[in-house]
Amino acid sequence: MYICFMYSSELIKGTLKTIVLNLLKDNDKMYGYEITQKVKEMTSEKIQITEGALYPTLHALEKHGDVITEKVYIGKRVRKYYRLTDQGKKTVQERVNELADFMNTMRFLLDLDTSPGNV
Amino acid sequence: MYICFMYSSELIKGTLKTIVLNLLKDNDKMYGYEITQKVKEMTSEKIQITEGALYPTLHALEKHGDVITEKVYIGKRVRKYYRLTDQGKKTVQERVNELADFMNTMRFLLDLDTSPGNV
DNA sequence: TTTCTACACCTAAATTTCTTAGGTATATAT
DNA sequence: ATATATACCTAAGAAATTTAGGTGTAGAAA
Repeated sequence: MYICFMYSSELIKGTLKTIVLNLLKDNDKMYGYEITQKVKEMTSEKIQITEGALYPTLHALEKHGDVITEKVYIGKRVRKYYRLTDQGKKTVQERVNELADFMNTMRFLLDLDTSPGNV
Repeated sequence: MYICFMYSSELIKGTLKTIVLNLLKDNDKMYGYEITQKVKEMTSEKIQITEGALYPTLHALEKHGDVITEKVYIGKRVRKYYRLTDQGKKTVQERVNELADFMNTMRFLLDLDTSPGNV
């Protein structure tokens, strides 16, 4: 069964940082707009990161030392690329592990283990 | 590998209503304090619902018509039992389905399908 | 008999996180 | 010309939760 609408926003709360960090783990460097498009594409538009949520999050990650930035000019247009620091790579692992563990706990709590592969 | 600390609070955000509703689906009637203890026990203390979060949530569910209440006196002490309404039963299904679908999407997004059973 | 812990309900201010709703500007297609 | 896509950003408000209380009963320990 395919569910083709966005998730209610409450669910996505708390996972944004993890999503962003994990994308950066797999893609070396990315810019903000690219991240929103990539997530939208990978999730069939079920998760759409708003820019109002993304940019403050990216700035917080930079402030925390998990990412560093690099500005690149495409003609006159600016792109700000984000890249994981060594510390950021540790943070990704911690966060992804925690989320994975949390989801296992939730699967148990909600008794969802009967059908794990219904994507 | 066992992880024996509480999840960072951000992760739990947005799942509280679903947890509560699902417990009521399986237990016919429960009171607030009982819910906090049951979740703590079932998750080996990894998820601890605070009362400051729980009671407002229960009141919201009642206001929405998903649960009805019943006061029971144990001696002079009051217990307020919560029970799903018919509408509440529908709400549970919707929310649990959505969360299950969301978790599948997250598993794909974070590439976690390699080890699904490491509880 | 005081005192500590568990039980059992509750609220309210502050915090965090996100949505909504803008603003600025370039590049390209219609 | 105008609309859409690209690309960055901020700030007010909303929503959910944390933190930090308050009230009181019941039972065990000291």
